[in-house]
Amino acid sequence: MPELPEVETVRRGLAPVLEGALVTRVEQRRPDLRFPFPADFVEKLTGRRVVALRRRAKYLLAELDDGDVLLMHLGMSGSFRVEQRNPAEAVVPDTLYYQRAKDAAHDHVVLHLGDRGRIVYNDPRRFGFMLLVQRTETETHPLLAELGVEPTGNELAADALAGRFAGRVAPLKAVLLDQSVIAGLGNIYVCEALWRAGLSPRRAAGTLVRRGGQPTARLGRLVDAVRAVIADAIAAGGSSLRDYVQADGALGRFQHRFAVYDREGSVCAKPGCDGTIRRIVQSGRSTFFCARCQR
DNA sequence: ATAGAGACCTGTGTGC
DNA sequence: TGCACACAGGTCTCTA
Repeated sequence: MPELPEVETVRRGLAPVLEGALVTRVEQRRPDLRFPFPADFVEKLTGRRVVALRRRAKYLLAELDDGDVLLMHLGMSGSFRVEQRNPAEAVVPDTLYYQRAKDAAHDHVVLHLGDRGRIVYNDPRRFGFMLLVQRTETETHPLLAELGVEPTGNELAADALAGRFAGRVAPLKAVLLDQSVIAGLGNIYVCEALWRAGLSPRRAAGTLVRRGGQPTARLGRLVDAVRAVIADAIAAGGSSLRDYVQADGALGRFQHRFAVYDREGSVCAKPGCDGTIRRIVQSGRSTFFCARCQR
C-alpha cells in the first residue's frame, strides 16, 4: 500500500493522538502478520507511554517511555484508523465503532489509549508487521541498517547518489525501488519521478554517472524530480487508490495528479509531447511511462 | 555483488 | 451467476 508520502501522512495523523498517550490495553487478535508477533508483545506494550512517533523510510517508530520502540510497517494494505471517544458521552458503545463488519474482519491490533480513544490497525493482506526493538538498536536492526537516504530534506544529493549508481546495469526503475539506495520510494513515485525527469525506466542506472564518478546532468534532474514528487505528494496527503485512507478517514489527493501511474493509453501530459502512456512489466511490477519523452 | 523470479496474503475487476 | 485469472502503494529469500 503505502509509500513514503502515505506513511508520513499516517504519522502526522497519529502523532497528536499517540504522542504522550498511555497504552492502557492492547488487543492482538492473531498470532502473526507478516512475522509472528513477539511472545511478550501485549505484555511489553501495556502500561507504556508513547514518547514520540517517528518515521524512517516506510517504517513508523513509536518510541516508548521504557526505551523500547514499536516498529511498524504497513506492507501493501495496512492502515490505521483513530477512534476517539465521543466528547458528548463518556463512552461510545462498541457497536458504533464498527459500522461496517467488513472493516472489522481485518482489524488485527487495537491500542487502547484511555481517554484518548483507540487506534486500530487493519491489514487485509497482512504484509505489514509490528515488532518491538530497543531504541539503541534502531540504527543497527537488520530491517533498518541498510536503508538509504531519505528523499525529503537536503540529504538526497546527486553527488552522493553517483556512487550508488556507478557501474550498475540494472534499469533505473529497479534501482530507485531499491530501499538501500533511496529509502521510501515505491512503484507509484518511481514512475512519477522518472516521468518528471524525462528518463526511461529501462535506462541502465550506471549511464547517469560519468566515467570519473561524477553525476551527469540527467542524475541531477532525477534527484530534483524525486524530491519534488515526494514533497508534492506529502503536501497532498498521499495517494488513495484502493484501501489507503488517512487516520481520520480522509482520502489523499495526489492520485488526481498522476501523470503516468495507472494511466496506460492516455496522452502524455508533458507540454509539446504527444506520446501515449505505456505499461510494461519490470521485475514483476507494472511500470508506466511515455516512450516519446522519457529517454 | 547483482539481477530477476517466487513467495507471502486477500480483495477486486475482467472476461468467458 | 459462477469461475478462472490477472493484478494490487512491499520486501524478504532463493536462484543464476
